[in-house]
Amino acid sequence: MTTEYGSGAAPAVPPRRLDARLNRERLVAAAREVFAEAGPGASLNEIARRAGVGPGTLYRHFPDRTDLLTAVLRDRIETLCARAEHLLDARDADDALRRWLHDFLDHARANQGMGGALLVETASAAGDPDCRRRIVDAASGLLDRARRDGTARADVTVDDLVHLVVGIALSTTGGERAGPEPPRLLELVLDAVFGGPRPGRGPRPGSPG
Amino acid sequence: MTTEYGSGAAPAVPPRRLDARLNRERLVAAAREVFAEAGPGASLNEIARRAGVGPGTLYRHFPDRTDLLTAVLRDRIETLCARAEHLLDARDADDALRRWLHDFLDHARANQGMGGALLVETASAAGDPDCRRRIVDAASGLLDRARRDGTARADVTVDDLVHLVVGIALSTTGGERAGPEPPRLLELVLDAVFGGPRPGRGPRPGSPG
DNA sequence: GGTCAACCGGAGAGGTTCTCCGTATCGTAG
DNA sequence: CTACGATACGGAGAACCTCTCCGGTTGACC
Repeated sequence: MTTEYGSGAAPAVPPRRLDARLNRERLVAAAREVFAEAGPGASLNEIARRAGVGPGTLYRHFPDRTDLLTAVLRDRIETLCARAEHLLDARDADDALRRWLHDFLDHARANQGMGGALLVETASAAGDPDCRRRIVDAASGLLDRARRDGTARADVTVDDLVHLVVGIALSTTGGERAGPEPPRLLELVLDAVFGGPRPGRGPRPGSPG
Repeated sequence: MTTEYGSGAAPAVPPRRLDARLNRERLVAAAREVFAEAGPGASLNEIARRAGVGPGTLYRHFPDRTDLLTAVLRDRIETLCARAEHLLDARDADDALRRWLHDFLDHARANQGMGGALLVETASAAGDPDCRRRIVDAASGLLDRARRDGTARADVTVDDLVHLVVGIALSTTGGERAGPEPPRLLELVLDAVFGGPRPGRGPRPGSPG
């Protein structure tokens, strides 16, 4: 599904050379490793070294750090959006939104919060606006339906939800100190979104899977 | 109130030299400026330069970046804790907690999120455990009272609240893209804490007091 | 096989964090 | 007032990072 270049229009650009494509893959693979080990602030030099290429090669393929980050997370984003579309057909609109937000939380926490960092930092111009766009579109569909067919409050926006989930991801990642379980915090937020906590049921995810 | 060294035990340590104390103050002042301009990731070299001291002097006084951060925020933390104690006497327990959490949110957002960064990153061993400790103590008092005399849910912990507020601060800071208003998000969370949204009342600080 | 554009790699500029140690200064004792 | 020792200063410098530039190499096509 990851079309390397535009699909519809005339490909005035010839396909990239084989070694270039190979190096790109090597870089993404190395980045996946290194980011997972050292977090989103990892040394790009180290990534280039581990990929077996020079720093120049890395920067030619990925001028910005966030470019590399999005490349690493692209699969995950695809999955997330696909799951959103799938959940649009679920019977329970509230539950669909709830489940997807849990998935999104997992995404935002992936690789020491780089998903969240990406979503927030590169939100506007830098990096890949397409990335945020897709997430927001996916969430919009689910939220709209939860408002219509479910019990979601009308005054809560997609932006609210995204920021809250990203916030949970950011504030619970990195610290070696064991904080609250992220899904627990999300459930707490969802209690507000869906009109408050059911009595006798704590902010506990009854396993959304 | 800021006792420079321990108060009770025998002061085996003589008071610091005058120039040392002076340089420390200069460094904190410079750090306040530079952090405000460039955020919590600002160059420590630049801070030393602006304070008119060498890098070595900076690192002797503040071995860790977070040490400098806590020193800069100490006043603010004092104020925050004092306000918590003051609010313990307020009539409306719920409102007291609500107000204080808004103050805390302001704190966490101060200086481009360095308050929040500090609270989360240095949460455990590094930096000043005393700092987090005081915040948590302050919040504990207010939350306990809101549970007893107010309507706060019993299953929400101080840690939950701290992480949620810090999360809001982190996810709404830095991006040049205008997101949701942080206080709005906090009100949304509070709706859950206080038993869900009243019908017809959005996530707005209607100030029930 | 030859040609050329595309691509690679690494040297290097300029930034950062943090350390080390000779030197200057403070505070005090004489 | 002076001399002395502990304390603190400051900047040189090592190690690292990001990012650029350009000579040399290599893949793709004729």
